[in-house]
Amino acid sequence: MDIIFRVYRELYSMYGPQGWWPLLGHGGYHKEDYTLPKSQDEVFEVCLGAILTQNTSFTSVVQSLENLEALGALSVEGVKKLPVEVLKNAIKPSGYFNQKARYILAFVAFFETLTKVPTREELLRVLGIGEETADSILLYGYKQNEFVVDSYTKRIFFRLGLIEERAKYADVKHLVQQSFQCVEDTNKLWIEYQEFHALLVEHAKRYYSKRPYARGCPLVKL
DNA sequence: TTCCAGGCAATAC
DNA sequence: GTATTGCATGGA
Repeated sequence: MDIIFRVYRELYSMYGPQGWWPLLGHGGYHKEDYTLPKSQDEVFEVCLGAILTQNTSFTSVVQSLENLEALGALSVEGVKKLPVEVLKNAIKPSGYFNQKARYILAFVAFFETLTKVPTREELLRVLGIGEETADSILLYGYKQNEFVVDSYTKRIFFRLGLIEERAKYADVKHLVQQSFQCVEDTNKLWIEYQEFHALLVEHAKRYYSKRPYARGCPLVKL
């Protein structure tokens, strides 16, 4: 069997379903409930979180989202009503608040124009949305079959000898997606991609956060 | 105190 | 095209 798919199966057996993307209104994670996000506001919350978590831990993002919720700004209309300084102050816990405020306002303007699921290309044209953020929005907000590659993914794959150290985003993404061609139901491939990405993050937090990386990592034996 | 966190845009070569 | 730099707070 494909080595990357074996890594997925191994991680799933180790940690089980992860229940990403966390949503405030559902107590955070929601294991094995793949119906979420349901409302447009919940989709919007995923998008906000995807922007706020750039190079930032999600625990900090939760603080920002809670601040926004308290301001009634966990929606497009809510964010638009906020003075920019109030918005910046609310998202301060997530860092880079000047940039991220601009990104959020740019995204709000884009989100308002949507009449369907956005394409990846459309998302990438929005200020502040790069490849990972675009794929996070598509995978977790819109249930599209787009695997998310992050720094943890690259770090683990590199340590396991599966990619080059400076492998490009698109190359890693395609490598994973090719490895998942064995999945029968391609209509629900996004569920596997959601779990795999979340599992990689969980695993990286345990074994790949402190140097030397991979110390005690049980995947090395694969 | 230092290091790191679920990146991105602008700029420099 | 690839490499570097600024962005900023909070927790370990």
